[in-house]
Amino acid sequence: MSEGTREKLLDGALRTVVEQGIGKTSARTIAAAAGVNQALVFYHFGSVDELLAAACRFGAEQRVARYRERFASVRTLAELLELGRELHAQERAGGHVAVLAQLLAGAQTHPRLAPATAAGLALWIEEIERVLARVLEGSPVAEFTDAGGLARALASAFVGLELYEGVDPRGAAGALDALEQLAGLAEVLEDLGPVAQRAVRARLRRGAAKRGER
Amino acid sequence: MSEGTREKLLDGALRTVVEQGIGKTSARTIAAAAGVNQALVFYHFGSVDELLAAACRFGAEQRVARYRERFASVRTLAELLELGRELHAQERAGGHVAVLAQLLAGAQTHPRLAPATAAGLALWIEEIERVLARVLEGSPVAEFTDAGGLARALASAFVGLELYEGVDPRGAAGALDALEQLAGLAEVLEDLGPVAQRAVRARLRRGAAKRGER
DNA sequence: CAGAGTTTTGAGCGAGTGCTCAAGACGCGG
DNA sequence: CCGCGTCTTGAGCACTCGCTCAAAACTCTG
Repeated sequence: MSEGTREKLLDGALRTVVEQGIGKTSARTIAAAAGVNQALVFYHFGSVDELLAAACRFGAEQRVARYRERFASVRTLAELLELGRELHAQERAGGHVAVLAQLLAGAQTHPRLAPATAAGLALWIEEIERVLARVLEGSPVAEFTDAGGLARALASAFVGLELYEGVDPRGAAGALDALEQLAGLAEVLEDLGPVAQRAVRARLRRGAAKRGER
Repeated sequence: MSEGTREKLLDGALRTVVEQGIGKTSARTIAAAAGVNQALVFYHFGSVDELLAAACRFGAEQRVARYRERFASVRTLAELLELGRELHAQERAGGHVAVLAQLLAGAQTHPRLAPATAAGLALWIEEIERVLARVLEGSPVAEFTDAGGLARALASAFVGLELYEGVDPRGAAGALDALEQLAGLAEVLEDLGPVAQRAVRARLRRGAAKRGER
């Protein structure tokens, strides 16, 4: 039953990364968390890096699937950020978001991790982009910003916040508050009167043109 | 001339972190970059961690001082983001922003780094907050969002982007574009007519009240 | 039950880590 | 010139790392 050991290792890898950080994640610590011999890491995955890459994919698919319905029910930007805050709180203790932050950090040093990390992050980004496209439909925001870019910005901002919380927990909370407040801005634009709407669009067009010149 | 060696080590530490990543940063690699013996790390700083902490403070003060005038000349949100993009581009090759991203990543694993990293980051946050307060003066945004929290959010988002670029360079560029476009939104609110302004403020007040209930 | 194939094990290699230490090099007042 | 205190050095200790390997332990087929 090779499946059993492989999955134990994948799970052990994710748990180790979250609980001990990427720095203390090694074949031996992963194997200990999985309750198997460390040589099995190399027998089943070839190297620690490949195990981590596989675990990243495994964890990302698992988590995104788990939260898919939640994402589908989001109707406003503020709700999206609130879902983000919930993810942040719930998953902090042993979640995939924290794993991604760790892997993203580790990938800077260990370039072999980069592709798998990017792929795992991309799953989240895709989900966010879908929500953004739906949420911003009809809003002036959608006409002048790229949903894909915005999704990437949101995702990386979230990862940054996750890491920031690691060094200054109180500051991170205030940052999330501010983002939520800011999200209210975009909503404001949606239910302004027609006159104000026209003014907003005209102003945005001017801004876009100015940026286009460069 | 003890100053000479100490500064060589501080500089070597920063260079090593940026060039090799926090993972390959050790007493020996730092000493090699500084061109001195590795034992001097422990003679002058007691431990590698304390050297890194000192280097973080050193680098942050140096860089913030260097960019202070640039920050002072920023007049709009879009200009602030543009300055961010410039920092991002210029400093990527050997800059302190990249150092902060590395240290922030390392601090998750190595808690001893956390205080110094937070302190270094705080210098940037302070600068951003000052700019925000000035830029948003009189705007409806300022009334309903906390400048400190927003500054923290911007700073961590920036760090997140920096890390994201490490695994997906093309995606990060689009994310910055989107943020810049989004910044245009806030500016729009500033030069709307008085009627639209009143509508915006009323809508924001409602949102703030709703959030207050929770 | 025998044998083949797969999976698991513990020991071990070379390299790199943080850190210590005795010994030397250096400058400088007496 | 000596002696003293600061600074620097290379060797070395105990440890962890990724990874390998031969042997043992399983599982399944004939």
